Amino acid sequence: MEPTSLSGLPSGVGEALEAEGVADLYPPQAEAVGAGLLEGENLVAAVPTASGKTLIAELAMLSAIERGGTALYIVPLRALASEKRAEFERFEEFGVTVGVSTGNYDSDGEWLATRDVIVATSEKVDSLIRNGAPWIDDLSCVVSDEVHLVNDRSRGPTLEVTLAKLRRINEGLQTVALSATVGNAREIADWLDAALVDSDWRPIDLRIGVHANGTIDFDDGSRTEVPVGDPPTDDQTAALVDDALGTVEDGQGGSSLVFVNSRRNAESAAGDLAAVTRRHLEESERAELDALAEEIRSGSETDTGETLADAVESGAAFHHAGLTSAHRELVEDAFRDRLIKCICATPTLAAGVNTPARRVIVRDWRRYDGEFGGMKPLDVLEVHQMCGRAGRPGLDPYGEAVLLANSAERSEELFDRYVWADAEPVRSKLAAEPALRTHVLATVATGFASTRDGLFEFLTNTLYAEQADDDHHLRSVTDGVVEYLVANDFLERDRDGDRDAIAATSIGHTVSRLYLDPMSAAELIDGLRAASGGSGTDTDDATTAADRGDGVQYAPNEDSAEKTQDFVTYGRVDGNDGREEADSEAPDGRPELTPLGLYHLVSRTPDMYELYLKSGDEKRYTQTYHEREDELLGPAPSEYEEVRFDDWLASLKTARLLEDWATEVDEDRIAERYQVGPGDVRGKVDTAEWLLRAAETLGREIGLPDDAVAAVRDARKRVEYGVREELLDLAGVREVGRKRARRLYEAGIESRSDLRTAEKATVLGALRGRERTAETILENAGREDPSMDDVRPDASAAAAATAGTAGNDGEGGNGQSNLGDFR
DNA sequence: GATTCTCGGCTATAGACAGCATGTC
DNA sequence: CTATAGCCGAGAATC
Repeated sequence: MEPTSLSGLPSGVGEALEAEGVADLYPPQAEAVGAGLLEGENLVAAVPTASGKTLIAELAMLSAIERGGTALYIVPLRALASEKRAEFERFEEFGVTVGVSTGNYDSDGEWLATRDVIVATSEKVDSLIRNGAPWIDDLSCVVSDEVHLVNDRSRGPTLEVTLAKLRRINEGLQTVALSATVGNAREIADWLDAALVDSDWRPIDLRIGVHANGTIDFDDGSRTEVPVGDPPTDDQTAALVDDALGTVEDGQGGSSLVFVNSRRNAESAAGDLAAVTRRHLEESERAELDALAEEIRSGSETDTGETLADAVESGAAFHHAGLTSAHRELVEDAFRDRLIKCICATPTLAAGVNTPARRVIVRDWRRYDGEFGGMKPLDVLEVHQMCGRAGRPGLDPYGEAVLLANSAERSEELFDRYVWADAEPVRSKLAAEPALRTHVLATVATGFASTRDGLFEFLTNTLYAEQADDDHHLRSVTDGVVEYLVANDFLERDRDGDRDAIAATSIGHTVSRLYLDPMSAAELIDGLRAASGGSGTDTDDATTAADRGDGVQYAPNEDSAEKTQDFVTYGRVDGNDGREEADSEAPDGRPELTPLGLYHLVSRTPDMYELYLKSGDEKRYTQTYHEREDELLGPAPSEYEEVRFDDWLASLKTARLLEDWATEVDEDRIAERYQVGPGDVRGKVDTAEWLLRAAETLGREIGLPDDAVAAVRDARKRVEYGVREELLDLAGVREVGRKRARRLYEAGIESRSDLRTAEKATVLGALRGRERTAETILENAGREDPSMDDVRPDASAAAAATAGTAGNDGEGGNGQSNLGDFR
């Protein structure tokens, strides 16, 4: 089937596709068209990665637009949103406009309502529905990419519920779901009332094999000898990477992607493989790689950045979530440009943006899982996704994916477990409590249900209902969740005879719109109330606490993997305990609201990803806890309740990280002190900022005194800018961050108004003589005459600025570190 | 005597969405 | 917690 023969597309699109090289539709694409894709029919396409899924989506969206409609494309990751936007923008010449909406990025500030195609993450779509975005009920086509992720424990339910809501709001909505090949694609199609295209077809062949004893055995029966040699090719991975680079004759070498199971392994393997890739570099590449390494080093002066730069110089790299997003992008781009020959990655890369490789090596097939209690084999689906990254379109005749085995027996096991095996079926995880907590509240708050029965009726639109034999489990968990939400004043229930009405309270609406987990909101509200005991919300508080006292019990959850949530306190503990803090009360009788206290509060909500307690941390933070107990909000768990107390300490560790950031400790110091990557620091800071903003809104809503709300705002701003209190004003000026603010301050410029009146020489000196920067900053501060012409930097200001920022580690020096060298 | 090998003990363990209002060195 | 691999240092084996 030729693209030009398709009807229902904007004119010229068929020809344009042909010009791109789409001579014939791939078989699955043709099948999709046959199933009515261009006439608005629902479709589930379960096909391998890189076999033309995107074109299926594009055809559906373009035909919908041609009929005068608009389309929504749902992606699982923010990084994929921008990738898809770039792809779709090639249709702009046919008048198709594209917009992106994710948490950290909204398209051009233009109204999304005017766009023909909107790309968004599932959470963002959910949030847009909750906040009543005007265009959300005016869609004619929705595409859900990677729909098999409804299987994901934490984020799957959101996708599932969001699709159900979109389909309910939009009459006649065309639903197109793209999935990896899974065991039960039929079931997903039934759920979405869709035709099914289920195919293993690939445009580029993929051979999957296992390497053992110097030989790769492939699934098609072929064998390739890849002997393990002398250093640096003295282990399986190195030999395979070396082999891929050596055997491809296109002069560019075959790149490899190595999947490992931990960040540390990724980093150490990249270091080892650097010795291999180095041997295959050409002179010109070395120079480019040096430049790239330099760029990496300049981006973030951390250990991680340094290690990465070292590997990159030799043409290897690692990739994991501890990298800053800038570093990640540099690595991905250089790999696509074939400059970097080998990436060692954690599974971030398998699910992320498109990074095809000649050879994929799945080195580790087990990963530590705390809930499982040990090393758990990866899902078949996950391994298949990794393998699917093999084969670069237009470059490779076929892709190779190789699993590593250390013996013939292990090799056989891997063949059975992964090579011959079908992917697991996708199972809805909606009945898990944390998911229902959030979605029951949102469903009621957004008006999808106003009675208990209505709630269950809505839930029958989900995959869960499609899959469940009976809905008893879902009903009992839902009832428990409703009780929890009522006990925390997020929902109101009005039972009168046959009526069983449920409505969201005002605070419930707020929580839903803020996109908070209700449990986080409850934790925040309790913490804030504990710190402002005298406020007029006391009676309310007492009632709720009493309700809780009766014991809101949950039906035991059959899902054993719910474990992590089990020990989290449900709701609040008696509000009075929080006010019994002995010696920490402000003169008016309530505990002080310090930044640390607030950071700890947001860190212990389920919306904040936990930091591990490493060896020695337990001791360290128990001490910190005793020293600063007064600042923490609400009652601490007893030290004898080990699990909950450890959680409390882990939150305290996170809080200390945030406090360090807000007292201008350097990023690399923090990364080292808490043994996290620079990307993790940014992540924590971002999340804290978000939660503190939510806390501010909630605080106002529950009638917190103004000074308390102000304290929350200050703590939030200090995290946002990463500065001490005295720099808040300066850091609010555009182009002035934590570093520049401190330099200016040390040079005697302490506020925005100082910037307007200060000697220009002083400003310039503090900013290291950068005229353009200084001019921009003065302008942003509202100065009349920002020009720096003929101004000479003041040397003493420069000296003061440098003295104030040098070697800031938050504590005094590091005199200890040399003792070990003594011997 | 210096280098390599081996073994036992210790340690650490993947990922990343959202709000809101504009901008790092 | 139902585990395991990497790393490090100490002592043994080897040159």
